[in-house]
Amino acid sequence: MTTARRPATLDDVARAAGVSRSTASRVIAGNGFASPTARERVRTAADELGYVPNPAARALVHGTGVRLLVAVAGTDPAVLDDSYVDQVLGATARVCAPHGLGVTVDWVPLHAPERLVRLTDDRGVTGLILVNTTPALLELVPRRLRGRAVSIGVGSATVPSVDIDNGGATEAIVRHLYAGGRRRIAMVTGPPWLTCANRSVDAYRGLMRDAGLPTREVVGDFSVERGRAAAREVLRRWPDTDAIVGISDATALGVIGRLRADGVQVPGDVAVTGFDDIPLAAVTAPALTTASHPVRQIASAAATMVLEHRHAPMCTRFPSALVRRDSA
Amino acid sequence: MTTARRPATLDDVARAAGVSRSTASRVIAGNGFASPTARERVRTAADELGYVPNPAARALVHGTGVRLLVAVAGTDPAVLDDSYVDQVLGATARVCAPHGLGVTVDWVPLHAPERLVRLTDDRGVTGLILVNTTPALLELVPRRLRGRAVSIGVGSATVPSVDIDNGGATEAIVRHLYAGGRRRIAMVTGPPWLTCANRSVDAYRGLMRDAGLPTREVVGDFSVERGRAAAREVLRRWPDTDAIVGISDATALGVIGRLRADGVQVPGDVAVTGFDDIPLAAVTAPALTTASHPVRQIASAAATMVLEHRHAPMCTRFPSALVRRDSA
DNA sequence: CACACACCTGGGAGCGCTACCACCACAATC
DNA sequence: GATTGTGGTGGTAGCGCTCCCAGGTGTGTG
Repeated sequence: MTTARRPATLDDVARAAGVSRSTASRVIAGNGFASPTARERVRTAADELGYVPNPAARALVHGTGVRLLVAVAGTDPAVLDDSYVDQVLGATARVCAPHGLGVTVDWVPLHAPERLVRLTDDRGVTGLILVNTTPALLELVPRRLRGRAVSIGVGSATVPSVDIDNGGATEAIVRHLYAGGRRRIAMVTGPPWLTCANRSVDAYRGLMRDAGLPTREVVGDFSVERGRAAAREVLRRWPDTDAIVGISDATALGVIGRLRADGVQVPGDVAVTGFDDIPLAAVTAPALTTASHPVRQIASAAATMVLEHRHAPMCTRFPSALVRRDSA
Repeated sequence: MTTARRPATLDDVARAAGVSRSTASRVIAGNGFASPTARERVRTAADELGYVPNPAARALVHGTGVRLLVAVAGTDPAVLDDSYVDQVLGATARVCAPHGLGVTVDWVPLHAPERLVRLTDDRGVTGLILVNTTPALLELVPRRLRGRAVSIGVGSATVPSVDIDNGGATEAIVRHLYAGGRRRIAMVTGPPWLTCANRSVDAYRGLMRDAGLPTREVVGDFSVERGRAAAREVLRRWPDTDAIVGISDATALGVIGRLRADGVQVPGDVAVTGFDDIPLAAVTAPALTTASHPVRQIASAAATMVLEHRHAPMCTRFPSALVRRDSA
């Protein structure tokens, strides 16, 4: 069976079934009329020949593309070397696989968002998933892809979004810290341009203001390294800090690493929280208190929305739960 | 410029440049004759119109596909929810992006490898990257894709492979443990069917035999959870164990988590090593002694080999270095 | 001046598929 | 018997592209 055959075309199937290509096409596509007899014969012929429609031909005639683009905004191409992006890509690819659609990733420079236009000019791109978006970027989504673009994180009037409630999740974390008696709470934030990370920062600020407490912020990114550096800076500027809210688990782990190296007890002296609930969060020492972040689910939902070409609702929020462990 | 235009076709470019479609095609493709004048005019016309070739049309006429398939073997579809697979996918997608090629992932059941044939019957698949392969699976790579298939891990006579020297890396780890005075060394292995994980196990066995020491093996997978369970089993069966070699960093972290929960000192009582050198390995407590595993580089190399359609050399090995930290 | 041999160009077929249209049977209606 | 369907069918155009081939222009040789 696995001979050096050339893959069967629709013509082959039609010939084998003794019908015209049109009829075969109708049966395979499942639309239009076809007698039960014809249907049956085409089906078996297709089965025997191991017929699989050529997606390129289909895409060509339909005028649709052949892959989804995952566009990641950031200051440099290194954003693509990121487990978050990897997860989004993985989940997207899984959703696309049964449809014979491929996936590509590319980077959109923060300082040159118009590159998105170049990327989407490609007729091969039939859908768009935006990651780490800024409002400016959303404006650049070409009309052709309206309704076939979904943003993970912040959305706009024309581009629907799917995410968790970052603000709410961060509030839960800060409240937990407060309930544990912490008052001098610092935060290691995300990159300032990242709208959805800012929702966390806003939540932190709001809660602190409501409690009449001053904020203590250090800018980070989502990396372990920045977490380490940020911890040092926090301690230098506010030595009496008793809690640090990390924008991600990696950040928190970096913070904890630094703190322990400096002989600071976690959570004894300083409580530390993460965000994401990565698998490792449960086995680190101390185990991380964090907020769950179902990245795969989010990305799957986004990809499904793109494929099904349905944009309502404009804003989908997945639940995020506070995961209490030992670090705070 | 970002009007509701229909993307430019080659005909549009040709018309704008005042040449025939054939000439325009030759200029764009960069093969065949074309006068400098024609070349220039087509180039500027294409630029102005923002012309991007339609990959579906190209694929159709070339008879090539439109995406790479990353096929992951495993006992269940959950293998796709794995950071290793995600990284392979991410790196592959990055390599493919400039070529207008998409990427798909799919799962090949260990108990039904023939599903690979179904997956590769799709004319859209123009290249294949195999992950977690078994020799049986490699036999099923269709002739059409010979020379366009690369295995990450173990290869065969017809399918080239790229990986690190698992055996050598594991030897370095075990030697390090031995040099540190450890003699009762246990190993948490990978799934037994996974050939490249077995290379590590073989290295461990070989070294232990040479040293006249008995082996202590517990079967794991690459997960944190199995690491925890395996640690408990090791301690139950061989309470005097003084070192545990994990098949992955996640495994090692699971082991350490369990050990600490039982009040066992790491590395005081039991030394633990990982494998992969994930970013977090440096900030865990204790920081993980492990072997580096440049997954992204490996996957990039594999993808490049597929795209360039060059199979020699049949076996590419990336270097892996022992990373000495605190856990062993 | 004929000839070869460059270099350059446009016409046209066709990749595999879908969608439109024309057509044919056969029934039901007037 | 002429009309209007209705379920079923095949012919064919064309999606955007590449490549082959026939037919140009020039320049250099016999």
